[in-house]
Order: sequence, then structure tokens, then C-alpha cells
Amino acid sequence: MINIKLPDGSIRAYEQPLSVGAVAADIGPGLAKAALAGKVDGRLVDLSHTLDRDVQLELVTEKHPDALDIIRHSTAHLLAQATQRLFPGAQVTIGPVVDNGFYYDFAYERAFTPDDLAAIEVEMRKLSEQKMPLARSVMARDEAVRFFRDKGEVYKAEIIESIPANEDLSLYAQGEFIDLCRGPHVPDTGRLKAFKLLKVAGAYWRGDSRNEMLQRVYGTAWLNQKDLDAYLHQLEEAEKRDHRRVGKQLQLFHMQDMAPGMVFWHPKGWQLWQQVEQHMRRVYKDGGYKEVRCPSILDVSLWQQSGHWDNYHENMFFTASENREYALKPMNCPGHVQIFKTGLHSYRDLPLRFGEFGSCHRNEPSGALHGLMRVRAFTQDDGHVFCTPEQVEAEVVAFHRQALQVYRDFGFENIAIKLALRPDKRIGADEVWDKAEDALRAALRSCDVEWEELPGEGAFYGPKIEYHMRDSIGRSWQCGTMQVDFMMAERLGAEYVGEDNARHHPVMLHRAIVGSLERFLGILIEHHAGAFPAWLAPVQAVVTNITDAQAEYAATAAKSLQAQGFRVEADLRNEKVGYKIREHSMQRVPYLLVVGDRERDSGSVAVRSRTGEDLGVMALSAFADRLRADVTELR
RNA sequence: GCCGUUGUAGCUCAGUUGGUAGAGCAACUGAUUCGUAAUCAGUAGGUCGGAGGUUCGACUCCUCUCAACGGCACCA
Repeated sequence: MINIKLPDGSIRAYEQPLSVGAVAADIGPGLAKAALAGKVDGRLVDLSHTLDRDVQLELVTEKHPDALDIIRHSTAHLLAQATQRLFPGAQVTIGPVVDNGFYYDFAYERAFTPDDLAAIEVEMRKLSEQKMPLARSVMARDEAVRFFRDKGEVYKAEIIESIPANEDLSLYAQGEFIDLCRGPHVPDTGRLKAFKLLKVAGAYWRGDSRNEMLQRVYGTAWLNQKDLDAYLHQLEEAEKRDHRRVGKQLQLFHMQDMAPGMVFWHPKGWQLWQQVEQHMRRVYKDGGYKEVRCPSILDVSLWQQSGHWDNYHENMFFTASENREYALKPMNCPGHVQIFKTGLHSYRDLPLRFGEFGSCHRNEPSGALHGLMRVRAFTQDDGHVFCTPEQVEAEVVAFHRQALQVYRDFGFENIAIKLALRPDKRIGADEVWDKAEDALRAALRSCDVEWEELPGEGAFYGPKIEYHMRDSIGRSWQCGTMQVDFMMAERLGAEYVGEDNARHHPVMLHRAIVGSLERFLGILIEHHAGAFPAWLAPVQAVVTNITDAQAEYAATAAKSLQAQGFRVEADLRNEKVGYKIREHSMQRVPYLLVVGDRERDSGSVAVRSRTGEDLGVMALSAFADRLRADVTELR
């Protein structure tokens, strides 16, 4: 007797072992039709999975949270099958589920073209219509290696070889196509209907740039056409927020051939920058940092001493003059250490905190450049705390609180926190790393936040906390960081005198909240889609007249607001008011102040928001109060 | 850096089998003085990313190169 416990608490008893699908059919024909897979004692299985003992069973239908992943994974198999039908000789490798979809990597003699993708998608639809059942089978590892090698699938054989020898492997077959896979999968290809192939790109075999490059096909798959359409629409909408597009439309910045990865900030973009910088200057002050400024080029010997030359000279810019070689600084820390080293410090002076809007240059690989998100010349809200080991945790906690507050100030609530641990290429003893990593964990614990740990991702001199934000199309970028460094002070000879009257090397904390201002502005532009809150907006209001009869009044009104410290412009052009409204609305100016004869005669303005909302006619001073309230909300 | 795609006027784009380039918007000039998302007319604007080559002739074909875009790798 087998007892199957269902999520509603009911128990069904069966005389004989039976499949998950059979249980579904026993419960009802509707469920049998809707079921995609099962979850037995929390483990996902196929409908064909046999139940031969007492278990808890969930049936995975479209409503189940795991349904989408199963569909996406099965769609990846469908993609592989279609590809091998159209392109004999294409070898399969891996095909995992990713956010919103899946990909599959193929080894083929040439690159796939967009036309190829379209053809593959057509083939996938044909295969879907054939409703081919997916059959699971089990094979011993060595047998599986032989099986795939005989088929000419050398990549698959290599993957299987790296699996322990004593394990049995599951294979999934649909028609002539068979692939190694943990599963589970949908019962037949007819369940895969709402999918689309999106792009083809190169990807290294096993993610290693020393290996050959494979063809990666990305696709998306959903439960139904409606969800697919909604997702595609969302992608289109997201593209409209792209900071490169918005930056051009709002005349914030541009980049050009002669300086790849470097930004020309236009007046409005620079105004935005200034707002961010001034906010961060207050943050330095509130956090007890003294702002400093260091040279942009420093003798190479300093970088050799710091270890940066050894690790990064290929990505540094150099310049020589009068038989002396310099490097453009790729980081600010050695500079801050030079300031620390002037004079003798007591433990009583610590923690000592320096902050700098540090302009850095890094010769990033050409393929890494990406709008404002990844540039070669950037400016960080960089800071270094020189402290004792005992002070580390408190400093990290204080920083963390301040960082989250800053993100809230700029309108960000969802920040992903990661802890990057020791990399293979590193300096310093393991005990030192243990201490540093534990200090960061302890600080995060006391801040009561969740974080993800990334082994091997730390800096060569220490582990770090990373604060990540997403761009409009879901790419994640690191903005803030807090790094513990027990090494640099010693390398560069920074010391303080301790309570014991002996010399010690301070711990250095490297920290940034917005990180690269360029990147942060990119994220900020996308987050607000160019419609910045009034305190950030390059132009906060435009006063526009209707005819020349109000030109003088409009100019005076604008001047009065400017005199009160607001960023206000007058638009006195001889254009229809509708034309001007359209233009400034598209420029995302928060407020439009229209003045006609009525407003002129009463000393008022007709206020319209950039969204088109009519905020009514008010006295000029009343509008000033309103704007002032908007702008000072933060402080 | 690697794989692929793209590069035509300030912007968005068109340009057919190779016969020295076009539209809309923006700009400029003139008219219009108008009440909440585009007033009308006219003018001007490009060595087709750059360098070579093939050809009587190249935006179009070939080679090299630069940059951007999509990924991968990298990201102190």
C-alpha cells in the first residue's frame, strides 16, 4: 500500500506503484491535462516518475512557481533539436535556464546568423506541433561517455567525463534527439508554445577565454502567448529608458571615436553630475571624512610598490616625460596613503578618513566598454579609512547604513548586497584573509541584511562588500563597495604608534557609495527614465509666454526664481504655446510655467507638471515655495 | 581581447542588379502673436566611419583599420 499525501492534506492510497501522471489522472482528467511535472518530497520529477513508497506529492501545473523553469528548460532542448536538424554537425554543449528565458551553446563550423535564428524558430514550432513525447532513461557514466562520443558529441562527452564515475546519469529523448539532463521536463513538446529566439552571441567553452568560442543562442519562453507578448513589450519599453538614448535626447553627454570609453558631459548632464557630487560631498562630511585631492599621474614605482603594476599594468595608461615614467592613476588609495604618511600618527588619531572625487583611468578591454556603465575615465566618490583592527566592524556598519540611506535618497530601494571573497590571485596570508572576511560578515550580520557570497571574486588585497543595482534591461552593475585591506598600508609603509608605543600598520578600508559617478548617473538616468526629481533635474522649471505681450513678465519671473537659487529658464521664442509645452515635456522639465495676460496682470503663473497635470494658477511666490519644498525634502 | 552585427545630414532612417546621394524632424530666413504635447513657406546642410584595392566608374564589391551595439572573457 502506497500513501500519497497531497498539498491540501488529503491522502490517496494505492495498491501498486504508479506514475505521477497516473495520480494526476486519478484525481481528474483536467489535472492530468494541465500537469507538467511533479514535486515529490520537495524534489522536482517528471510525470513519468514512478511512486513506489509513501510520499508527499505536488503536481506542477502552470500555476506552480516551478512551472516556468521547467518549460524554459524544455524549450532549450527543443532549440537544440531544431538546430541539429537544420545544421547537421552542430554539437550540443549546455543549455540552462536564465532570467526570463534560456540559452543553448552549440559548437558549429560557422556562426549562426539572424536568418538562421528565424529558421530555427520555425523548425521549433514544427517540432512543437508534432507533440513529441520526452522520454527519460538512465545510463552509467562510462556508457554515456561512449554513447555521446560515438555520436560525435565531444563536448557532451567531456562534460560527462567530469562527473564522478559511479554516478548514473539521466538522459532525455524526444524523437531522434537525446541529451544529458537532470530534468525534469514537460511530458511532450506540444506543451511548448510561447517562445521566441532573441539573439545569437559568442561564448567561450566552459567560460574560459583560453578555450574555443561557441555559438550561444538566447531565447525566452513563457506559459502563454500573452505573457510572451507582455515580456517583449516590456523589453521595448526598457529600451526607451536606455541611458545612452535618454542621454542623447536630453543632451546630457556624448562620447566619440577619439576618446573611446570617455565622456563629454554637456551642460545639462554636468548640472546633474554636480547635484550628485554635492550630495556626496555632504555625505563625506556627515561620515567624518576630510575631502582631499591627489595628482592624476604618479611615478610608476609607486604602482610597483602597491602591487597594482603586477596585477593590472596591462590595463593601465602610462606616460613618460624627462626620463621618468608615470602611470595615470587607476585608483586613489596610494595617493591617500601618501597623505596619511605625512606626519606621525597616534592610535588616538584613528580612524582617519579621507574622501576624494577621484578621477581614475583604466584601459579596460575594448569589448568591455558600455555607455556610461563601463568607461575608461571615471570618477569615484572614493574614501579610505585608516583604522585599527578593532575599529573595522564599527566602520563597516556605519558605512553600510550611510550607503543605504544614499541609495534611498536617489530613489533606489532594491539593492543587491554581495560579499566577494578571496581570489586565487592574491597577496597576504590566509589567516589575514580569514580575519578580513569574518570582519565583513560580522558587520553585515549586525546590520541585519541578507547577502550573497561570491567565492573568488574579491580584490587581490582584500575581500569586499558590493552593492549592485540593475539597469533598465536587467543587467546588474556594482556601484558601492567596502573593502577591507590589511596589506596596502604595509606595502606602502603607512604606520601609526599604538598604545604600546610600538609602530603598527593601520587597516585600510576602501569604500565608495555611488562608485563610479559615470556609472551611477547611467543608472540614475535609467531609473528615472530622464524624469529626475526636482532636486536633481538640470532645469527645474521653464517659464513660457504665450505672446510677446508677456515676454517681459516671463523674463522677470524666471529671473526672480533664479535669484532664489532655482534652475529656471525662460522660453520667449515666438512659437505656439503647445509647441513649447511639447518640447519641454519631452525634455522632462518638472514644471512648466505658462504666462498669458491673466497671469501677467495678477503676478501669477499657470503651473503644469511634465506629466501634463494642471496644477493651477498660483502666485509666483507660491510656486517658489512649492519648488523649495520639493528640493529641500531630502535634507 | 574573442564571436557576431552595424556605421549615409545635428537626430531618426531610406538608397533598388556598381552609373559620384534622398525623406521627416532639428537648424537658418521670412510670415504668423497664437491659452496647455508639433503654424505655414522658403533656404542651407553629407569627400556615405577611416585607409587602401578592383573597375571606365564604388555608398554599393574586396582587404585592412577605427568605433558603436549584443553577448563571452575581464572589471583593482
